Amino acid sequence: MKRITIRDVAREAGVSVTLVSFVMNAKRDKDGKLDCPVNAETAKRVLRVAQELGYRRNFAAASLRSGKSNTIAVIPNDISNKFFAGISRQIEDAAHKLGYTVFFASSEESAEHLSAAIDAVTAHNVDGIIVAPVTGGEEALGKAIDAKVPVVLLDRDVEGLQGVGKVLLDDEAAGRMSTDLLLGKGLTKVEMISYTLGISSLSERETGYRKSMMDHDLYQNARVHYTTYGKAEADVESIIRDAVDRGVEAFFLPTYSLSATVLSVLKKLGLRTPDDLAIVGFDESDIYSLYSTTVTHIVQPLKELGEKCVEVLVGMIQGNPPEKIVLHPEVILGGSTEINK
Amino acid sequence: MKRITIRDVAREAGVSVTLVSFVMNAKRDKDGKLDCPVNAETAKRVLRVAQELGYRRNFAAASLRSGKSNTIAVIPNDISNKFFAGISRQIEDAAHKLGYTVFFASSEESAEHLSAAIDAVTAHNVDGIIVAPVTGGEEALGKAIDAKVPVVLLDRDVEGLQGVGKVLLDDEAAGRMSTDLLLGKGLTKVEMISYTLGISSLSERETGYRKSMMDHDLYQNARVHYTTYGKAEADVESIIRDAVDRGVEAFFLPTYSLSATVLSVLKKLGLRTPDDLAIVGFDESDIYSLYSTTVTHIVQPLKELGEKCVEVLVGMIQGNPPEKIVLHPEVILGGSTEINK
DNA sequence: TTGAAAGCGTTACCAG
DNA sequence: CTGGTAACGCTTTCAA
Repeated sequence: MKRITIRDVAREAGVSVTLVSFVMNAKRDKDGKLDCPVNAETAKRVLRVAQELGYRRNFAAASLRSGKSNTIAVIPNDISNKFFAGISRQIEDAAHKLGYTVFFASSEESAEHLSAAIDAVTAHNVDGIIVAPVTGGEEALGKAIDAKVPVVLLDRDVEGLQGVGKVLLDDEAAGRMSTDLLLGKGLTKVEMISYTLGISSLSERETGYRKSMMDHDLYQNARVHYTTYGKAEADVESIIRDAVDRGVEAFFLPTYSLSATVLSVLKKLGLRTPDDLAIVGFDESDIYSLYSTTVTHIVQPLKELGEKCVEVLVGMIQGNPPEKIVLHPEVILGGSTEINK
Repeated sequence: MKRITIRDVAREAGVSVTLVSFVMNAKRDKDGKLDCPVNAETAKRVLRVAQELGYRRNFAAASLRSGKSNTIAVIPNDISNKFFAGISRQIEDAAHKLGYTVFFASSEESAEHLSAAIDAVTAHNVDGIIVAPVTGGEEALGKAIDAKVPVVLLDRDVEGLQGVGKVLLDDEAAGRMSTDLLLGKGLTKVEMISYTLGISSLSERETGYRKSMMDHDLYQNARVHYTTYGKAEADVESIIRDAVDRGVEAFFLPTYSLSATVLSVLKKLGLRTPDDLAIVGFDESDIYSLYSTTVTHIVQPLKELGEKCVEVLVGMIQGNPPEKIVLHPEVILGGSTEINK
């Protein structure tokens, strides 16, 4: 059974290939085919024949000829991360509505992987790329930009990178909101644990934390502990032990993995939240509602984030200048900050 | 800056396009280029020129001409599901090693989405598809099979579907192991909650449960409660309330989402595990270690599952007959089954 | 409203 | 080992 081509349809319908091409590309608007300068009757016949023959368009050919593929690539730093799993779906939905197919590839938090992924997707002629950059990924991004493939940065900014769209969370506000909440409860000794990842989102969340402390005249109490992805479990344990000894009252945890690690350590040490330590976590997870005390956390507007990404990217594909969009976080209250002082 | 083609490289290197094509497709084996019947010197020069000019292959053209795309599609039923997030990465790793790029699309647990996803990926000339089928997705799968695109079923079997590869968990063993474990602790009133999804994996886990009960001469106590994805929270609550009244001692939960729902209900009702109800959950999650009592659960061998999928699929692409592979689950012990009776 | 014909960048085939 | 040349299936002028 050989593949049905546009030619077979044309022959069978008694028209030229041009007509078939027109019909197949026509967008249905309201009810009839608008886009296409084809007699309605003819169009209908072509459509019927195509259907009967089981015609399916060969994208490779279309892409080769037109230079467009109607495909966009999404490169999250880690596809098994809950935040990206959620946003991927939003992106997919939004992209489909605009007639784009989505390609996923993971950079697994490494510049090398990101580079390989970008090579792969540009070779496949994607029309645009949505990427959550990793530390040291500037060069890889540069390749895409040089190749004139529109790029939108998601979640993490790369300072000074020109010509790319950006869809980010107002990370400073997230840090500020979290800290304000804790300080508003009358606490004064609030600290933070973060990663040494060199990523804009983390440093801005830290800025928010610091500014809030400053605004409350508590900057002398401000303290940020750093760890790395691999050593978090051990580091966090000693940080918490020490903090409790020093009378620290609360921690702001600017990522999901840090939040999970802290909860795990609290459990291991037999500490309770908020009595021993109040907590504000980040991103969504089942654990926030299932932990012995529910956990207050900051959530990102996944749907909006995903929609905006696609919107900005498609805009760029159509020749608009890159946009920068900043969205606002929301706080979900839980028991871990229920304090009466 | 126009795109560099194979022709530009050929001209610049003073050779024919054929030679360039050979060199670009040659696979490095050990150290030199084996595959390719080209003078080593010439090959080196071509490679250098290609590099200098910044040549990147146009996959659309290659795919059009050769009918192959070196691309495989993965269609999980839900990409934001932890099991699939994990396995996606394994698949990607394994596929890259064999020179394939991976495409993701989500069917979101709906036959319609699956159908659309299959249309999209076959139109993009993927060489093969790995799919976790949804209920009612047989027709959509049929389309791929008719189009002669190799298909591997992951996680869920579709009975009677011919000509597809299968990589599955020994679900009956999973059900049996869980139940054996509980009965081995001296419990006799063990029940199960499942979905009415009509999916092979669930019904086999149920079979395992039933057989175990039977083997222990406790079949009169066997009871399976059914709910649906959307109504789970409410249903589970009344199931548990009733069960506790009836003196049920344990539940086997054959999916992650049911496990999470049960934990949430236990928390809400102020019940404790294993004192009030022993629990065996499914798949991996942070919540199993963070819940007030750690939870015993069944895990699937993600790495093996992913590797086998790719292996079977690539085999089929190369013309081998479809294989069926069944892998074994493992049980991770937690506090939720620590019973002394 | 329709059709003929010219490529898009590769690979495959056949000769040297 | 090397090189010409014809496809692959489609979109896109251009002309009718």
